[in-house]
Amino acid sequence: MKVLPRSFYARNTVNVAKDLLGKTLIRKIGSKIISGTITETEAYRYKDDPASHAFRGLTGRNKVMFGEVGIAYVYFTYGMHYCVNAVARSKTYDAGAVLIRSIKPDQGINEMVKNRKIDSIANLTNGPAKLTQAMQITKMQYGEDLAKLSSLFITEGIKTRKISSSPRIGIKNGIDKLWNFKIEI
DNA sequence: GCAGAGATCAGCT
DNA sequence: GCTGATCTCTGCC
Repeated sequence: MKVLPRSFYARNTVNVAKDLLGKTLIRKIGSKIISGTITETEAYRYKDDPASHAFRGLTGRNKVMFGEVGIAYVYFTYGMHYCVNAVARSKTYDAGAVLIRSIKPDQGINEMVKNRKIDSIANLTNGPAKLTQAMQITKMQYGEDLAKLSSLFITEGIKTRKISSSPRIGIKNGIDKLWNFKIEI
């Protein structure tokens, strides 16, 4: 499997969100490998997107959204959950990222069950904070390079068939934009 | 099967 | 202080 090059992320955030579907997210912990196929994403842009963390400008938390593309933006929310994004934008924007909302477990399922402390495979990684817990993604992975063989990266995956788009989940502003994308596997 | 509370951090209207 | 790109547990129908 080839790691997706940085140029993949240097395009319109919305297109990158669509194209990340079916790709493989890989977490390396020592010699252990945990991986899954990306099945749901959301695009978050900049000044044209009131739902984006970057909308109100740069803060300590979101600063990687303004930095190099292909980098992991991990943020802590609701006092107990981590969510993971891939920084992606075209040249016309100063910030942008793609939230990974859901994956289909592939390698290391036993490890994920242990991390999540549940036995239901269906609920293992079907939510943004669930998959970070299953893959042990924390602020340690903040700023990790997804375009290199690192502790967290993304490779080519399966071919996608039909992509469906909907309003994004859990936001109040920007619900007119259909920037939530998913596929059936 | 579904509604509501609780957990408790970073960044504000 | 309050609100949120969330999840889990509880209690009720």
